Amino acid sequence: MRHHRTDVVDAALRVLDEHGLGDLSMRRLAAELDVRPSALYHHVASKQELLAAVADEIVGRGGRPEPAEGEAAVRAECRALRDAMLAWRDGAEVVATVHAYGLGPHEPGERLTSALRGAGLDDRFARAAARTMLHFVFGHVLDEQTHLQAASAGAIGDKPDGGDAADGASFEQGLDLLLAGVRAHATSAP
Amino acid sequence: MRHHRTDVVDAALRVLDEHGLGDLSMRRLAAELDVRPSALYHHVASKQELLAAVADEIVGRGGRPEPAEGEAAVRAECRALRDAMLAWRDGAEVVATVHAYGLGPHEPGERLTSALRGAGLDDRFARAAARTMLHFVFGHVLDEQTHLQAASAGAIGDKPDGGDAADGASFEQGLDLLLAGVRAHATSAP
DNA sequence: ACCTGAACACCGTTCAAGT
DNA sequence: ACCTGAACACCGTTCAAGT
Repeated sequence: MRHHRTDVVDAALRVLDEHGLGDLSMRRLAAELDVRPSALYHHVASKQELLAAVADEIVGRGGRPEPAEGEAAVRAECRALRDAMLAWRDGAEVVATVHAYGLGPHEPGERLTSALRGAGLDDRFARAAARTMLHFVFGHVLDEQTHLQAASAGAIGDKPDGGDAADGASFEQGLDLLLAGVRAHATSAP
Repeated sequence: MRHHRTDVVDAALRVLDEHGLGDLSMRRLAAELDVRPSALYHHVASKQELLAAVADEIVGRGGRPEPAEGEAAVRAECRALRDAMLAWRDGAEVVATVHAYGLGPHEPGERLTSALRGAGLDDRFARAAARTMLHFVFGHVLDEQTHLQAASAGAIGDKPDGGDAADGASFEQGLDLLLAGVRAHATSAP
C-alpha cells in the first residue's frame, strides 16, 4: 500500500504517543508502515525534518485559547501551549528540541509576542518577554513530563518527591511571577 | 596506559569542547583514550551517568559569583550559571538535558532558591521562582549557543537574523522581567 | 583493578534498480 | 511517484577471558 507524507507524520505521532521519543526511529516507523526504511526518504528529507513536522502537528492540533485581552491573553497563550504539549507523550521534548534547532512552529512565539504588546509592552521588550516565557513553558512542561514518566514507571505511591514536583500549580506560580514582571514593564495603554 | 574515572570525564570534556555533543560517543571517547569501548564501563555505568558527571564539571568549574545581597545575588547566580555553560561548546545542551532527566548538579537550583529567599520571597514561592529562572537560563543559553553555532557554521556576514538573536542583552532583559516579578512578590524583609 | 575481543541489537542515510 | 535491496558508517552495552 502506497503512502503519502501525512501517513508518515501520522504514524510518527502514533509511535511517539504509544512508545515515546526514544522508540521513534526511522526503522521502527518504517516497520509500522510496513515499508523499508529507505522508503521514508521519499516523504521526508531527514529525521529532523520529520520531527519538525511532528512538532508542528502537536502545536497545531492544540485548541486555540479563548479570546482574551491584556494579561489574560498572555496567560491563555501559555496555557494553550502547555496543554498542546501535555496531550502527547514526550510532547514537550519534541517541541523544545525542534525549537532549539530553529525549526518547528513559530506561531506560539508570534502569538505570545502580540499578546504581550496587547498587555502594554513595547515591541522590543515584548519579543524578549515572549522568549523568556517560551523558555519557561518549555522547561516547565519538560519537567512535568519527566516526572510523570518517572512516576508511572515506578510503583504507585513511590517517591514522595519532597512535595515539589512540577505540576499545574507551580506552572501557574511561574506564570504569576512572569506576569508581575510584565505588569512592572507595561506602559499604560493609550 | 591505565586510566581512572577522572581521565574519562576529562577526555569527555575535551571531545565535547573540540567536536561538540554530537561527536561525543562512547566509541569516539574510547579512541581518544586509546582504549576499547568496553573499557569505559569500568569507570562509568552508562553514557548518561558520564554526561551527568560532565555537567557537574561544567557547572562546578564555573567561577562563584561575587558575594551580593537581595536582587543582586539572584542576578549574580543566573549570570554565573550562564557563564559556566557558555564556557563549553554545547554546554547548555549537556546541562539542560542532564537536568531534564533529574541528574546532574542540584547546586544551581539550591543557590538560586536561597538567593531568592534572601530577596524576600517565602520558601514555597522561592522554590517555584528558582525553577522558573532556571528554565529561563537553560533555554536562553541553549538559544544563544545554537545561534552561535549556526553563525560560525555559515559565512561571516550571513543571515542578518532580523536583529533578534539571543545574546547578553536579551538575557539581561529576561532577567529584568523576572526580577520585576520577584520584586512584586517580595515581602518586606524583617 | 583495568582492559581486550567478540558479539548483540540496534541507528540514519544513500542509491541503483525495480514497478 | 513510490518502493526494495543492499550497503555504508556508525551507535550503546554486555560479558567471558586475559594481565
